[in-house]
Amino acid sequence: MRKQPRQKRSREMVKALVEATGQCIQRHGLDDTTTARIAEQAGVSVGSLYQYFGDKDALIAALLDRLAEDIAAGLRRLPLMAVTDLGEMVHRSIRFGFSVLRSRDGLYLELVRNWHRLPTNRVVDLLQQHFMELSRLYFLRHYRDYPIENLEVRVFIVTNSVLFTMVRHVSQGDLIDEEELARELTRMVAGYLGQPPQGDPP
Amino acid sequence: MRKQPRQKRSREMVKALVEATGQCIQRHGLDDTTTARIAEQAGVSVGSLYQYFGDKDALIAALLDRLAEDIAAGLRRLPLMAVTDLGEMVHRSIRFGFSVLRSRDGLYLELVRNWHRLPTNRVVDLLQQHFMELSRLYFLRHYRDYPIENLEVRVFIVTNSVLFTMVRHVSQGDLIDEEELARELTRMVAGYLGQPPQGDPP
DNA sequence: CCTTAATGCGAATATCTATTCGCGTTCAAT
DNA sequence: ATTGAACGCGAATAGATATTCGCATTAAGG
Repeated sequence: MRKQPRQKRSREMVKALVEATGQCIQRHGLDDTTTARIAEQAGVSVGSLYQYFGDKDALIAALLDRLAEDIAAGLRRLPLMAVTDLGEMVHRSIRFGFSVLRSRDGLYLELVRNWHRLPTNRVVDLLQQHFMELSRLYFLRHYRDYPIENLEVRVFIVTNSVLFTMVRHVSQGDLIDEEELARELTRMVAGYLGQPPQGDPP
Repeated sequence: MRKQPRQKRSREMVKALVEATGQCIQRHGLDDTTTARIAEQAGVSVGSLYQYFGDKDALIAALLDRLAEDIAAGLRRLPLMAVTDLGEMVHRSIRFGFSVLRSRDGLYLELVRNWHRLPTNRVVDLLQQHFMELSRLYFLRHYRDYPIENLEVRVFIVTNSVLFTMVRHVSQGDLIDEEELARELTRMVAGYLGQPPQGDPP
């Protein structure tokens, strides 16, 4: 941030600008999100925008930071460790994922689509680490006999598989019933995560 | 295509332009692929470009058509139906996928990353239909007892999971060993596709 | 060879967009 | 109330890019 907003009105402007950035991306897509539109949507002038954000990217980065916090809060609110069934745990996570993707009128959808040209590392790491920790605890509790040593690879695979399959599905018309998709994704993921490390089951 | 190239030289120019488009996307990324650069790379002028392509998008569409043919040819060359083991079949498909993603110095990688703003439907349908047909035949042959009725959903899930997990992996530094990733992806996919439709195994 | 249509050219054009800057306004501390 | 700093503004700037168009060059048929 180029300058710290010292007065109340300017702090509100900063918040409005970040919010407006989200609105623009959601309504017009990332490509047609211009500084002019953002300023207009926020009800301020382009000049003011540059008072607190070094450039457009900084604004988008601020938006992503804010959304990352929202997601972190949402994840904390999910009481997944109380669940004892692996399938149930996965299914709830997937339903949470769908609800996030559908929220904010498709803002998240557009952001994930454009992940490769946005500073999404923080958000990605957040998800990765959350599910990593969750699985670690789960397997410590339920599979003490054969510890899963390649958990990181499994979590990487599972996270990306679910996320992008969901995005692809929501991006299309609903050619597939969402309930069924969630169920089948759960089957795949739970089946895979429940598999013993290398050869045959104990 | 705006006009049909009638003479030999102009037909070569059309080919060179499509090829140059691929080069530019691969070297500079889709965002920095300009008509000027494409023309320069092809060794012709911008004006000539518009003689045969209505606009930039038409040029990119032509590139995608050409690559779709290449992929179709590659798939036809894979003798997958000769394989009797599901895991082996999946593993070979995944290795083929990695080889395509790595070919042409990352051109495919950049195209898949930007799938949502490119006319990728033809290519996506191609892959989808190929693996759909492959699985249909495989399951007709091996699982005649419990036919899998939701094959389309499964193929959708599996195709997207593998494709985008691969893209995410190649986009990062190689934080994960590619051999291991291919092996684990295979485990997940083969395990899932081998599962009986709803409840318990027969 | 000569004509005519096809081909090729690239400077010029029309837009669009991020970013700046000088000026007027508002705030807050004294 | 005064004053200096913070704030807010939006026209102007600089740079980029897709697309066009009038003119030059080349090929092919007669």
